[in-house]
Amino acid sequence: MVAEQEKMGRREQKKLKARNEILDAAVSQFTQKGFLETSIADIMKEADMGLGTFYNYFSSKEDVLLKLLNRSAESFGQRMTAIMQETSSNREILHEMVMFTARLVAENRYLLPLLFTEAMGHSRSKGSRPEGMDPPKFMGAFLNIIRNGQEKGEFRQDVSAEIISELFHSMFQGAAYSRVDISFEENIEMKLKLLIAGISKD
Amino acid sequence: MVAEQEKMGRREQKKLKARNEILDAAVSQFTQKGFLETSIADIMKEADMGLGTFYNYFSSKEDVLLKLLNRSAESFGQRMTAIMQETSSNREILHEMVMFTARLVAENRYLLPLLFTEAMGHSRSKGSRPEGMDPPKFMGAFLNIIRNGQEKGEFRQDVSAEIISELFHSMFQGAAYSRVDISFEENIEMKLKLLIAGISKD
Amino acid sequence: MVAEQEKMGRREQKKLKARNEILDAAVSQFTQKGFLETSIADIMKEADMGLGTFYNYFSSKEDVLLKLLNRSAESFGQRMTAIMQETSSNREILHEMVMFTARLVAENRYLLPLLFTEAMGHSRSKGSRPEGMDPPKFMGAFLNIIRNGQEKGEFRQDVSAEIISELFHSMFQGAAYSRVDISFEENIEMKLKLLIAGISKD
Amino acid sequence: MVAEQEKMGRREQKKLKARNEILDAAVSQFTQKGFLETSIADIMKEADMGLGTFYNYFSSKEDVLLKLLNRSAESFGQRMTAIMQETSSNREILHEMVMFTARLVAENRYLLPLLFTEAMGHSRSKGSRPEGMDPPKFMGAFLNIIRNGQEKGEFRQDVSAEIISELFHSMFQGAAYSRVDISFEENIEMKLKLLIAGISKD
DNA sequence: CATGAATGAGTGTTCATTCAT
DNA sequence: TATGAATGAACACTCATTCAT
Repeated sequence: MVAEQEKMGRREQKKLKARNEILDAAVSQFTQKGFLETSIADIMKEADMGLGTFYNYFSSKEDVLLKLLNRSAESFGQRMTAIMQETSSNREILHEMVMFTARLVAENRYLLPLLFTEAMGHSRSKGSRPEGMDPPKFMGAFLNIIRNGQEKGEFRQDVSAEIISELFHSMFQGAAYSRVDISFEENIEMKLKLLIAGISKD
Repeated sequence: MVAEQEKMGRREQKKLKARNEILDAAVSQFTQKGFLETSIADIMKEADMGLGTFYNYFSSKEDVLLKLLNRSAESFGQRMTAIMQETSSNREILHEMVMFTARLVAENRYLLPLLFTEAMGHSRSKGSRPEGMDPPKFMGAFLNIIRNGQEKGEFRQDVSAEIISELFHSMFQGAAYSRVDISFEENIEMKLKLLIAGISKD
Repeated sequence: MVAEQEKMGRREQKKLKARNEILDAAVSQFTQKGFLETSIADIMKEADMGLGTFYNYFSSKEDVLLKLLNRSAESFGQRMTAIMQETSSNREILHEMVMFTARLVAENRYLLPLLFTEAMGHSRSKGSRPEGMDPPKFMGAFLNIIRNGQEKGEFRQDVSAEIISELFHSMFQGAAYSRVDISFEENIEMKLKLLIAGISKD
Repeated sequence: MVAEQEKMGRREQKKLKARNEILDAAVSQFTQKGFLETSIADIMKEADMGLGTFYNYFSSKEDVLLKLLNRSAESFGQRMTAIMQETSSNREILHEMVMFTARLVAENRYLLPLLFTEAMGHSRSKGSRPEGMDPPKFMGAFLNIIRNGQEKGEFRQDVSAEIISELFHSMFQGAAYSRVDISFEENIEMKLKLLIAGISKD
């Protein structure tokens, strides 16, 4: 019984390992060639596994992207929890989480399209949004921070939190495709300064 | 002679009509399905013309996009010239041109990818930039307005004009894919308020 | 009446002129890019005439090639007549006509495929041989020279004239695609020496 | 383990079988319609397999031709090695290898264009020479035989071996498209007689 | 007779997805 | 579960040919 269980455990572990290897390979390929230019065959070649194996773990390339986003979202959530215990200034929280996201995105630029899900390629995918995923974590988190800040009077209230939140997202998007020759983080940092100035109560 | 000329004129006119029908069909399809998801066959089916006809007028799908962009750029340039004669306040010019662009983009949402040229498909296009087009009018124009504003002390100078300009572009991008249920123009208007506040000298 | 006739003559002349302009353009294009790589549009662009006009004079690209061959065949025939009055040695005649052909082909390399008609591209052409043309002049001429030479005992008779003639044609073909770095004429001259030695009575 | 191996063997075998079926279909189509006139779709229809399957085995139509050529080149090389142990007379070697090639080509007429590589389609192929193949075996082999014969005084030396070698190739080319109603081998045999006479020391 | 816009069958090639092993 | 060969729809693009003007 125990042996059986252990065996199952081993299997599960092995399965998980394979899954992660595919995810890593995907990251590597997406980073090198971009999402659209990466074929599933590319990923599995990098992962050094059979092509068909892919479908034992994921249902499509979009699905992979989603799972990668979840990975990051988890990390994001942890930082969020931590920071909220350190300070109650929404301005500070916002600053920290934006910069945290900047570092996250800098290393996983390919997942940017998912922050704005509509911007995705999803050419051959039938449904417009793969099942099994609530709307982006990031968007929601920023939205909450801003709402809280507005309620506490830290941020101006004449513009809806949704709109402001969108603007923060745009900032990431734009920085990702920047032509200005500075690092992604620096780019975000400067824009963040402007935005925070813009939304602060005068 | 006159008859000849008229005849020629008829042909030319018909050709121009066909060209415009294709452009319109492209706009319609791009708007419905996005640029990448639209095939040339789609366009020509919508235009109710033969597939091959496309190539009598355009050399590729990118070419169409470019021509559409030029169309808008021209209009943009005219407004720019006009507004600069009305006022010398860069803040006002910026406001007006952003809103003008907003209206332009609202009707031609598909051309947004071109504002950030890097967002394009990029993979199969041979040359990195299709011939016959100087660097983006819009980007450049906003950059100039902001620079002028900085020089005249209207805008803060601790963040480079390039970065600010990028942020304006991002704003458009984000608004185009907004989930907030207001019009594109309103969306832009609100964000513009924030940005202008953000870049203004305190 | 006379005026009418003259007018007709003018027309005919004009027509002939157009026809020749197309032929010349074809020569130019075939020479530059080869037969298969040249499109009818290419030819008519070079000829600076409308695309449709082509079909008033020729029925297909193959047809043009054929007409060009006829042009050369005529020139060939004239030289043949001349040389036959100068000498009665078939060996000499053969030598002269081969070298004459060499010069002809050197300047019109594109028509080589027609010497071996089967080698042609004729991809989309329905019938395998366009109407209105007897089998190649050149082949026939060489055949006759060799036959005569065999009858007069100048050439060996244990190999049929057809076979020998074919070998001469092959020689041209091969020389046209030679990798040896000498002129087409020199190439032919050397091979001719070998062939004549080979077919001479010992 | 053994079972595993056998299983792998089965797969490999099946793959090899498929590969050969495609090659055979290609031979059949090339023979029927020529290389240029055969489309990949034609080949796969004849092979009764899906179109895409082609690209699991070959990268292009040229690639197929190349593989077919390699097949023959291998066979050619073996005969060459054998004959060189039987005799040291270059005249005999030349005769034997020409006749061997004749038999080879008779059964694979489509590969003739490759003997003169320049005769190929050439237009759309990216690199000028597909990778994975040293310069033509046949051409090189004949060249060597002739060179050796010249050095040993068997063949005349006033014409370069390259030129002579070219003439042999032309002979094949010509025989392939012969109109004379004898077999390919007989055709070659007769021409060979002439050529050998032509290149022999008097 | 001249024109050139319109046409659509045809081409090579890619790739997500399936399925027998 | 892992595999990778098989698949065919989809794509961008070419070009000989037609036909209304």
